[in-house]
Amino acid sequence: MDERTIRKILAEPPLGEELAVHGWLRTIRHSGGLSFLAVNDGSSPAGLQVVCEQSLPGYDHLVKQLATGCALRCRGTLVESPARGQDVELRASAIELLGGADAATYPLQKKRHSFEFLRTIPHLRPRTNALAAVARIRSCLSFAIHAFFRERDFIHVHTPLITTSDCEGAGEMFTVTALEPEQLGGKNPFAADFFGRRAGLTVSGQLQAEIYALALGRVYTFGPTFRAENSNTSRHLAEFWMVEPEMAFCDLACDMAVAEDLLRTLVGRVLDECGDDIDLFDRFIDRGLRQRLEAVRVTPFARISYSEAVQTLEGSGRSFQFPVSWGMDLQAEHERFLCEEVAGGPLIVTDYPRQIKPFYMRQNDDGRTVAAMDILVPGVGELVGGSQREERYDLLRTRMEEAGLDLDAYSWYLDLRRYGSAPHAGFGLGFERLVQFVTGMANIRDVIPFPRTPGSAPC
RNA sequence: UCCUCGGUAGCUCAGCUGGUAGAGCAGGUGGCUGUUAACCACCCUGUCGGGGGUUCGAGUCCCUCCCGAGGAGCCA
Repeated sequence: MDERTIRKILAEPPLGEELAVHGWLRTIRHSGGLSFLAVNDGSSPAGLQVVCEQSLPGYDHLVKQLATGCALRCRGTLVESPARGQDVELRASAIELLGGADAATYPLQKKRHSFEFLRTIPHLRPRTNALAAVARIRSCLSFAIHAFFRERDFIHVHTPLITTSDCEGAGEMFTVTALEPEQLGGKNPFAADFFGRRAGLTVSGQLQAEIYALALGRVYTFGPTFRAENSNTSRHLAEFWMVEPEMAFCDLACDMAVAEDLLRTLVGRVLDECGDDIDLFDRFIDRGLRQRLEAVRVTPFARISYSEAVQTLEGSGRSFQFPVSWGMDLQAEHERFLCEEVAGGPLIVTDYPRQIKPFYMRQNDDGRTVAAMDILVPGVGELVGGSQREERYDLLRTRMEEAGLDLDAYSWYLDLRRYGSAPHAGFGLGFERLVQFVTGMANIRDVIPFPRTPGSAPC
């Protein structure tokens, strides 16, 4: 692994040097006795042009075998390119075919494919420009998230994937069981199960993150979450990744400030580190993407309370499919109008009616709203949902009773308010929605390597 | 889960009021000493999603099932 990646070679071209490059052939063009290979090794959207002359050892035999998709080792000298289209190219002295790809059956072609088709070949689609760029941006964002929190003294906590406590209002859980299907009948089959009670895959790490926030101050968790909801949209997955900071001694204003800082920092990081990939999305997927991201980087987010939002919608003169009134949840059309037409960019909506929000959100002094906030972004909708948590024992207990929760099962959660309770707040950021926002990709199934949706988990 | 629109060649699609399927790209063969979605010539490609029905005759009309997409709900 001592060879330089193509990304490194293109960034600082070692002109005149002998190089060895590994990669996959994207296209091959013959012109008389010359062959031009576009070789890509995954390190950058740009590939390296490798030029083969007829004098190359084994040229006639070799060129017949080379086709889109084959794996190659190319040796040669890096030279300035005499033709337009690239600055440098590799003048080949030896080409070694490591793994062939039969052109007649290989599903990927030089031309563009629909994302819908690519979803049918999840084992091959990362070899396309767009899916490879998504993978690089995911990786960049993932590292940037850890860097952001680390720089601010947050502790990364690994919350459990298997859990026995549901986070109320967060959708349906996948059951985790060691029982055989035929053992699942009867009144309480899980008493004989691995954990002695019903367990499931986590729908959120929030409640466990709160435990650690009330011990370590600032924590975050970043991992997969699972929802067994039968939702079939371009913004939902059954398995998705979520970033969930939880901060003690932090109120709603602090919560919003951290979330906004995080988003704008991440966008800046991607612009700095994945500029070539962003250009690819800007050109082929979402025109104007780069400009929008540059604006997000430097412009503070607009803010509006739920009550102001309802007034704005009522006074807009628009006719909505769902009429607006105080107390109802904002519909997708309302969020889109507020975010895309009123704010023209990311928008934070705060202080929702308490009856439409979960039990753990902190009640405001007006008695009818809670200290909640959602961040809406154009094209994606809700990217972040967060709140200040109810730290007052009596108020929390009352709300849990109202919600019909089993207080025994959540006694540990109440204990956090009985011993050393402190104001605290947190939020959840949908990682795939962030990748959608940053890449302009229309469908969430194309911003995660292996999308899990109702009826679909192919490999 | 509901609503809407789709499923025709390897891919992207066309196919009219029913008459027996065709373009581009990909692939193959040949040509071209600087190509860039290369180009030029020729050639090949089909259980029209599955099943049932109407009809002399169905890609086209009807029923049904499966799959996909968009939107809604729910949410991140």
